[in-house]
Amino acid sequence: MKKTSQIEDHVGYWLRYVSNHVSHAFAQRVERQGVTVAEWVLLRELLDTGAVNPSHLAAKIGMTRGAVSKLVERLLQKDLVVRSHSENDRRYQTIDLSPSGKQIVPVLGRLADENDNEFFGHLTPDEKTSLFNLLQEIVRRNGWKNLPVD
Amino acid sequence: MKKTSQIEDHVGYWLRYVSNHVSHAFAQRVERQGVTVAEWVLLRELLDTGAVNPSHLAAKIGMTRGAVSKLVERLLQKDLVVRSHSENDRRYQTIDLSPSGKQIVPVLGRLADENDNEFFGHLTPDEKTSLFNLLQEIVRRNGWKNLPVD
DNA sequence: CCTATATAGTTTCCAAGGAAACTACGGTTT
DNA sequence: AAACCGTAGTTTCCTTGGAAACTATATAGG
Repeated sequence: MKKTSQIEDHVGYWLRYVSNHVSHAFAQRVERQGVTVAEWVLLRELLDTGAVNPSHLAAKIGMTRGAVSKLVERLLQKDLVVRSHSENDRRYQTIDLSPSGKQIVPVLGRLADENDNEFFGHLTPDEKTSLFNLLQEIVRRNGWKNLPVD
Repeated sequence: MKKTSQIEDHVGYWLRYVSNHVSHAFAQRVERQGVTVAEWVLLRELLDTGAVNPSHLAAKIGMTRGAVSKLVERLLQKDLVVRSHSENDRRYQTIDLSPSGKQIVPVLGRLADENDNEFFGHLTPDEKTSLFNLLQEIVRRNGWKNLPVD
């Protein structure tokens, strides 16, 4: 009869612990810009893709369509994105950055850089690379997402 | 003028991504036992400490007192913990595992082991150790918690 | 002794996101 | 053409947890 393992014996525990703290710190940084972490992720995605459907966004950022629907609604309120409805097929719509959205993304990007640097800046390039690879390998193994081709 | 960095350039992004998925998978495992991830963390802590105050638990598991208050209420409903009120100082109370609580913790512990193994079992011992150290070093640097002495 | 202060725990209010039902629309089958 | 199916997006309901106000109690200071 083995002893019940400690919480701290699990990698998942530490991952969640650190991730929660780092995200929370980032949330506080972007809060001053009136934006949440999820909103930042969506806005950043739009910068790359340009106008896309909510469904695409949902798949890409790993949220349900329902959640994205609400997220988009909030961003519309804040005038950070704009919505276009398709003429031919009225089921479709696309979301894109508004002018204010385009302005704020680089600002948020710098905050993200700062945050990452605060918590991971002390890692050597090698350590950082290993960590990236290790995490991305887990994502790949589990088929959670189409990883960027880089 | 530097280009706005990619989301995927940030360690924090991958950490959160993997952590969310791993926690979600674990949530599904323990769901069959009628328990949530936060409940597991609290129950596991009680196994080590025995009867303690909610405040201690809050500090230890990194939640607010309010959240722990509600968590404890749920666990009382499920008969997994018991509450004792202090005689001398009526502000205090302690929470401890109930008999059913004591029974379920090892079961949950095995589920946690399985989950960790599913996602991190492919890592070599060295990789795993580095990851542990790296994560714990971040916790230490930021003074988020009194790390176990091991 | 009585007031002020600190502390433990609870409660209220709120925001976020998942699940699943629902709406709307277009295409396919017969 | 009518019924059916699949897909996009929305909505409803629910759970969770934080923030901060609140309650009850104990201790310290005047």
